[in-house]
Amino acid sequence: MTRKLQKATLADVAREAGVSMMTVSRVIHGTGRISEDTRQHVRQIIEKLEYRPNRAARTLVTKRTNMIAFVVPDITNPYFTEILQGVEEFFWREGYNVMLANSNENPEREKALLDQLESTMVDGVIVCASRLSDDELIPLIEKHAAIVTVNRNLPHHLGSVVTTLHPRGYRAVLAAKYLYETGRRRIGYVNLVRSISSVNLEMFMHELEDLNIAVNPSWYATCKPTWQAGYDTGKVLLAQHPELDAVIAGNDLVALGVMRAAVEQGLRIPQDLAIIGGDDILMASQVTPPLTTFRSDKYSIGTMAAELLLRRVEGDLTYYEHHYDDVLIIREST
Amino acid sequence: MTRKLQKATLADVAREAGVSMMTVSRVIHGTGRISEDTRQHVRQIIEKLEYRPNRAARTLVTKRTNMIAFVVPDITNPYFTEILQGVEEFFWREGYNVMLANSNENPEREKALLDQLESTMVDGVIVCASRLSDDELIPLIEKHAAIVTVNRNLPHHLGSVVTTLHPRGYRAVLAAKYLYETGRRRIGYVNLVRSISSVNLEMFMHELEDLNIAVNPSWYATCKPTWQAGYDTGKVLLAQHPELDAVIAGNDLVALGVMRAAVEQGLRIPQDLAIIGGDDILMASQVTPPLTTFRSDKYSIGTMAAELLLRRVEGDLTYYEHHYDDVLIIREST
DNA sequence: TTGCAAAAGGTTAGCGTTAACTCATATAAT
DNA sequence: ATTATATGAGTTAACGCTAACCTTTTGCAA
Repeated sequence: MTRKLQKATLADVAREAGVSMMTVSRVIHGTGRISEDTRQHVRQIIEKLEYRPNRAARTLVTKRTNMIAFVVPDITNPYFTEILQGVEEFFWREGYNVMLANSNENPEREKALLDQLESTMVDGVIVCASRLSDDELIPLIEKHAAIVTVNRNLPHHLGSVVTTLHPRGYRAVLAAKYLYETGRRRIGYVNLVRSISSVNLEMFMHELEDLNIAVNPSWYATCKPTWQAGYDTGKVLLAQHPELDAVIAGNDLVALGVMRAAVEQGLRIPQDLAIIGGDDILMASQVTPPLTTFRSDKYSIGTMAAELLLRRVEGDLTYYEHHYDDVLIIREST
Repeated sequence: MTRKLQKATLADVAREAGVSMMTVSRVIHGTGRISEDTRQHVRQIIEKLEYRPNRAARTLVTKRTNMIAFVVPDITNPYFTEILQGVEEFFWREGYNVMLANSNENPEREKALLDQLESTMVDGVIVCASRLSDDELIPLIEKHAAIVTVNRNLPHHLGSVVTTLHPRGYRAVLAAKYLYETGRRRIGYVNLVRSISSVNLEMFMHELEDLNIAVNPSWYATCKPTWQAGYDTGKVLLAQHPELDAVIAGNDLVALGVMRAAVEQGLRIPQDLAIIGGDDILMASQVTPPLTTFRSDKYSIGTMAAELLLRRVEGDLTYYEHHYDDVLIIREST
């Protein structure tokens, strides 16, 4: 059994089958008028030669790659992975492949990625939790034919959007409200770094004042959305502010890092410190005590984003907006 | 500011710059002899027209896509994600993009994926923890120019390999030995489904007999490598065999599922039941009690696999083998 | 018998690049 | 002054496929 070095081309199949290339092409696509006999015969030759269409050639003429890109800040974050799974599943069924573009929480890299992707490589892009400011992001995506963003608003003509039901950043306010109702009075907040984090924080303080909840800027910190960052930030925050009786974190990974830091400092959870996370990753329900957090059906977020992208890829440039429900799931960490 | 509908091509740049297409091509690749003046001028025009090379056209003539595929059974499993991160990082630096092929633990889908990938789409493929038997896998990868497998042996001429230092399946024996030494006498084993799982199990029993450790086939189960499967399997196994005083799981996700099931049945860990996992995912160290497991530096596994693949992509078809160290990390679950 | 349409398939051209070759000019060596 | 050589380009022909148009054959109503 020798290894096939040269792949068969359409021309090879056509020659072997004694028909024109177009006939073979038509058989492959199931288009045009072909007699049943010819069809069968061509199919046999395709099998025999193990012909596989050359994607690049096809792309060159059709301008379609059947590939979409998923741009994400951190592929090890389970939140994004589950979304990705939804996206992958959806597009697999539709005959598309998914290219992964991991910016590794690095805005410069995200830019480079988005810029590269322009090279006729993908039919569309899903941008997940972009770390870029509008001023940076917009010029980069203007050139793409089809865009959908997750957790990020966009000028309507640029692409469709999947976001939370609650306005971005408002979840922390809900969390604070709940904590206040359960008797907590000094509430810390570990926000996630992103372009709009300062806006987030201001709104947070403003709303808390309206609710008559104690506000103290030094109780609030900002960190990267990783477990390690949450742990480091929690350590400092809790050491400097032993008066805190609750902490809200931007996402679960950070919340769990803070929880670890708290435990190491001898705090009992929830007796001494209540903790709330943000996206209900698997780990949140598995730690002791289980983490109170906001529900998010990540797989659905993925399929919704994929569906919206497919519409744009197929030429429907209407703006659509999907919202996913993110209610508070109360567990034993509060 | 109107949106550019037509992308600029090499021909456009050439015309605008008043040179031939080859000159532009040479400037882009930094090859051939070009005067500094021309180079600068062409660069300016490229900027001005926002020219980006068309990948498909380039691929058609060079036969290189600058894209590699990462085939993985479950993208939500943190074990694979961290490997993927290593792969992505490495190839990003080398100017390659990574295509994600998620088989979702479905062998048929893995086959389809591998078959599809043949269409001149990728320069190489990393196959991670394949769920296919050798008979299925080998014909599928024979056609690819460059292959590297992770946790899977391969005929040497087909591709390079990254595996554990301990022969596959032998870890469970090590775990059993350790458990025996710490006083456990009735050791359960939840193996992972894969093509070689029965071989695994037989070896396990054989080795245990040699060590004079009690063997009982009904203490051993097999399940999918997910938390849920581990939980379900653990529930049944522990209910039917309350005599068990230890369980070894194929990976951490399963171990944590079993742990949950055990806790729900009122077992104290490690007093009533010791548990050992398999790949040291983040969650393993975060649950209570922290899970005893085998170390695996997943990021390095990724970069090693990537490095080996790059060699093959670049034409060095020597067989290389990388082993990663997987020592037992003893935590409080045992 | 003519006419005409549907069926079945062929021809031509071009998608945007690059490899391989060719050609003109300037400079250096004889 | 003449030949060699390097420099700085340009030309031509693919790469493998498909869109758009064109041709032939056959069946059948008028």
